[in-house]
Amino acid sequence: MSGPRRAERFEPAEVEPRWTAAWEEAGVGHADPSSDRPPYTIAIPPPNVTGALHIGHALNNTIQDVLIRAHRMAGFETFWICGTDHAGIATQAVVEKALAAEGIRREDLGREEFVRRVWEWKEEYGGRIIDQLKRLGCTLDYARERFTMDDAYVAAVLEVFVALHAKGYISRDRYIVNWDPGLGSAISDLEVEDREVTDTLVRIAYPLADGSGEVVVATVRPETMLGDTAVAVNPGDERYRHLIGRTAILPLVGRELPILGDEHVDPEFGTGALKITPAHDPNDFEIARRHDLPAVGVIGEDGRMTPEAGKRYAALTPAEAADRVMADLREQGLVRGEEPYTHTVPFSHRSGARVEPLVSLQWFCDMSRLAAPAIAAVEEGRVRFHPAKWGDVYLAWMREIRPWCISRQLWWGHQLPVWYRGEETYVGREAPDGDGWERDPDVLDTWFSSALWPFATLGWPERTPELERFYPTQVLSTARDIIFLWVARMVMMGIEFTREEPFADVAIHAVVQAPDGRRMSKSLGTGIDPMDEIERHGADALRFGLLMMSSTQDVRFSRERIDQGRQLVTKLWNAVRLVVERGGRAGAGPVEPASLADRWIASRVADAVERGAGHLDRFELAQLADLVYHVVFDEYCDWYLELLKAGEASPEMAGAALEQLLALAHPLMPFVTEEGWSRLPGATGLMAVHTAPRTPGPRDEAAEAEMAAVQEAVTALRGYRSRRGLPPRAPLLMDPAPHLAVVALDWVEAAPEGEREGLVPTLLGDGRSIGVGPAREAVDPEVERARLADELAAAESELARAEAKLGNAAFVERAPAHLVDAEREKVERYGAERDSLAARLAALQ
RNA sequence: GGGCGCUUAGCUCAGUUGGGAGAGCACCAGCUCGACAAGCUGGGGGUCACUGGUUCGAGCCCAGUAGCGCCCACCA
Repeated sequence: MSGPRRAERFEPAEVEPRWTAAWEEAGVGHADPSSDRPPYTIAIPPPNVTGALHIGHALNNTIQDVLIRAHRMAGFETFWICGTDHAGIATQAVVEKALAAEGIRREDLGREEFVRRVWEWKEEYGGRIIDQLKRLGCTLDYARERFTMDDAYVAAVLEVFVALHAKGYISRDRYIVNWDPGLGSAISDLEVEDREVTDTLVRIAYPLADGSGEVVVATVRPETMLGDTAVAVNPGDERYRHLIGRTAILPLVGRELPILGDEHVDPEFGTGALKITPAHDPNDFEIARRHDLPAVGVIGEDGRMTPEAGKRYAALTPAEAADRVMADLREQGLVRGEEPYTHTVPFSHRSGARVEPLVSLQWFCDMSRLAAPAIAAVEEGRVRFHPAKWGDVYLAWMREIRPWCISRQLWWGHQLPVWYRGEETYVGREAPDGDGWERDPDVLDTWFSSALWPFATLGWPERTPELERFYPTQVLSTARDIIFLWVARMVMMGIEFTREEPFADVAIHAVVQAPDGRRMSKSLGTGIDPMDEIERHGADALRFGLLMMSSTQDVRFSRERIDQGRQLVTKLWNAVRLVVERGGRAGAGPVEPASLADRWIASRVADAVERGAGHLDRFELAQLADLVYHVVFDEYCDWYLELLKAGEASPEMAGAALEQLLALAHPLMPFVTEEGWSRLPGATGLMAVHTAPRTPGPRDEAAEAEMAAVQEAVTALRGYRSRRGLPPRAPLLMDPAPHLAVVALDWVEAAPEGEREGLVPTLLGDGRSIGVGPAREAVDPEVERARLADELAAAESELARAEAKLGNAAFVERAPAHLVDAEREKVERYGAERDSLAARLAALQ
C-alpha cells in the first residue's frame, strides 16, 4: 500500500542560507585587483550602522545585486563595495535613547565616554544589516567592509576639509541657519521640510518717534518683535513712501527703528509694512545685510528667549513669550487685529521640531565652484541618470546651489580639524605646535563624509591597488530622495579630488509606498519588514516581487508581486526536476534541435537572452523580471515541457535551454537557480560564476510561426473541449512534423460534420485530418444551439468590422499594404465561417 | 508661485517606433494527469480620468480641464 507520491518541495529557509555560505566560502563577491578582466564596480549606498533592512534597502540592494551578478557572469571583475555609515544624528539619537532607558543623559557621561559608548553600540549591533544583506543574497565584497569612521576614512575626510579650506571654499561665518531646537544643532537646508500650520497673524502698531502717528506691521511670531531693528516698506507704496527715513519706536522695548524702503516687501500682504528681525528670519537677515542693520538675537540656541529679549521675557519659551508679548501689547492698546493664517513652516527632518531660524557662528562650504564641473558632467553625458529626467532635476538644483552649512553641534561624527587659541584659528589634521590650542567641538554633517564614499572606501588619498583598479565606479543606484543630499555631492567631491566622475550611470528606482499609498515608515506603523517576507516565501520571491514593483514611478507595496515571485521559484524548481527526470543535462554545449519544439524553444530562449541584455543595459529591471517570468512560465513550462512529456522534444535541448534560462534568471533569483543548477547532471561549478557564453543563438522565424499555429490550434481545441463540457482527460496529441500539428482527440467525433474546419482552420488548411475516436459524451442540442449562435454573432461582428475598414477609402489608400491585405483576408475567412455556422445552426433547428 | 509625475479590469500595476488592451491577485467553471494543488485547463470582467486636436488609424503624439502625489521656492 503506497501513499500518494510526494513532490520534493523547494524550501527556501533550508536552501537559501546554504548557498549564501557557499558563495561566501568560494569568494564569489571578493574582488581581485590583479585580475585582467574588465572591472565593474558599484559602491553600496552605505546604510546607517544602527539600521535594519527596510523595503527600500531590499529593493535597492536587489537591483545592485542583479547588476553585479549579471556582469560577473558576463566576465567582468566585479566589486560591490560594502560598508556602513556612522549617520551622526540618527546613531547618536539611538544611543541616547538607549541610555535614557537607564536614566543616563549624554551630558552625564561627557563627550569622550559617550562616544566610547557609541562605538560599543556599533560593535555590538552594527553588523545586523550586513547579515540581512547576506540573507537577501547580495554578493558584496564583505571582506572589504568599510565604515565612515574607520581611521583611513577619517583621514580622507579631514584631508578634504583641510584642502577645501585652503582653497577658500570652506570658511566660518556668522549667518542665519536652520536651528533645530530638538537636536540642539544647526541643520542644512536639505534637512528641513515644510509643513502647513495655522497660526494667528497679528497686527501691531509701532508708534512713530515724532508722535505723528503709527505704522502697523503684521506677524505670526509676535515674540520676535523683541529683536526688531527696523521696519521696511516697499518704496513704491504710496501709503508709506512718506515714512521712509523716519523712525518708529519698538513697543515694549523702546528701541528706535529706522523705517526704510526695500523691494522685497509685498505691499499686498498684511499691512504692507514689514517688521525686520534680522536674527530670526532669513529674508529679514538679507534685508538687514543690504541696509547694514544690526541683529538682535532674542531666541537662543537652547530654544529659549535670551537676556537680549529683556528681563521680562528672558528664559521663557518662544510660545510663552508670544503670549506675554501679546498680553502686554493689548494692555498698551497696540494690537490692531488678529486673524487665523495658514502657511508653511519649516520643521526638522531629523527631530521633528519646528526649525528656529537664528544667527549662529558656523562653518560653511561654498558650493558654486564645486558645482560647475559637476553640472558639465551631466550636461555632457559623462554622468547619465536613468530615467533621464532625473538629470534635469539634478541640474536645476545644482544651478541654484547655495552654501552648505557643514558644522553640527553633535558629539558623534567627524570632529572638525580646526583649532582655536584666543583669537587664533588653525585648520589642519593635527593640532599646531604650542600650548593652549583647543579643538572645535563641532562635527561635520554626515553627508560631508558620505560625499567621499566612492573613493574614500578605496583608500584614497593613498594610491591603493583597489583605487587604481576599481575607480571610478560604474553605477550608483538609489531612490530619488537623496539626489541632492548625496548623489550631487559625490559628483562634486569626486571631480574635485580625483579629477574623475565617481560613476557613469545613476539608476534611480521607485520609492515603495505602503499598500495604502502612505509613506512607509516605522513611526506611522506602515512599515513592512523585508525579513518577514523572506521568512514567508524566501529571498528569491522577495527579490523578484520587488523588481516587478520597481517600475520608474512610485509604487505601492504589493504582496501579490512577491507571491508571483514565489510561483516562479516553484515553477523553475519543478522544471528542473522534470528535466532531470527526463534525462536532461547541462554543459552539453550546442544542441542540434530534434523537432519543431526544439527549434522553437531555442529561438525563444535566444530572443529572451537578447531582450534581457537590452533591459539590463537600460536599467529596466521590472521589464527584465517580467520577461524572465514569461519565458520561463509561458514558453518553457507551459508549452515546451508539455511537448517534452509528449515526446515531441529532446531531453538534450530541454537541458540546454534550461541552462540558459537558469543563467538568465540567476541574477534575479540566485538561490533557486543555484540549487537547480546543482541538481542538473553535467553542471559544474557555481551558477553564480557561470560564465559560459550566453550569446543568443539565431532566431528561427519559421519555427516560431509554425509553433504559433500549433498553439493557436491547441488553444482552440481546449476551448472547444471546455465549452462542450467534454472530459479534460481526452487526449490531445500533436505531431509537429513536418509542418503542422495533427491533432487527435477522441471526442472530436462528437462534433457535427463540417465543424472541424471552423474549429481548427490552421490545422486543416492543407488537408491534414483530425484523428477521431469514439464519442464519449452526448451533446445537449440546446447548449450546442446557443454556442453556435454565439459563434455566428462573433463571426458576423468580425466580418462587419473588416468590411467597414475596407469601406474607408482613406484606409485602403494610406495604410500599409500588409494591413489592408489582412483585412481582405478576414472578409473572406469570416464570410466563409459565417456561412458554415449559419448552415449548421439551421440543421440543428 | 514654479517644475515633475500619475489617472488602464474589483485591487496593485505593465503596455517598446501609433496598426484589434495585458499580468499577478480576486471571481466563475472544470480538473489530484508520474515536474508543479505553493498546481493545471477554460472563462467572465475595461467609456485606457475628461474635452478637443493631429492621423486612414490614438491607451500611446499635441493642447486644455479635473483629481491625486512628489520636488523646488520658502511674502511677514
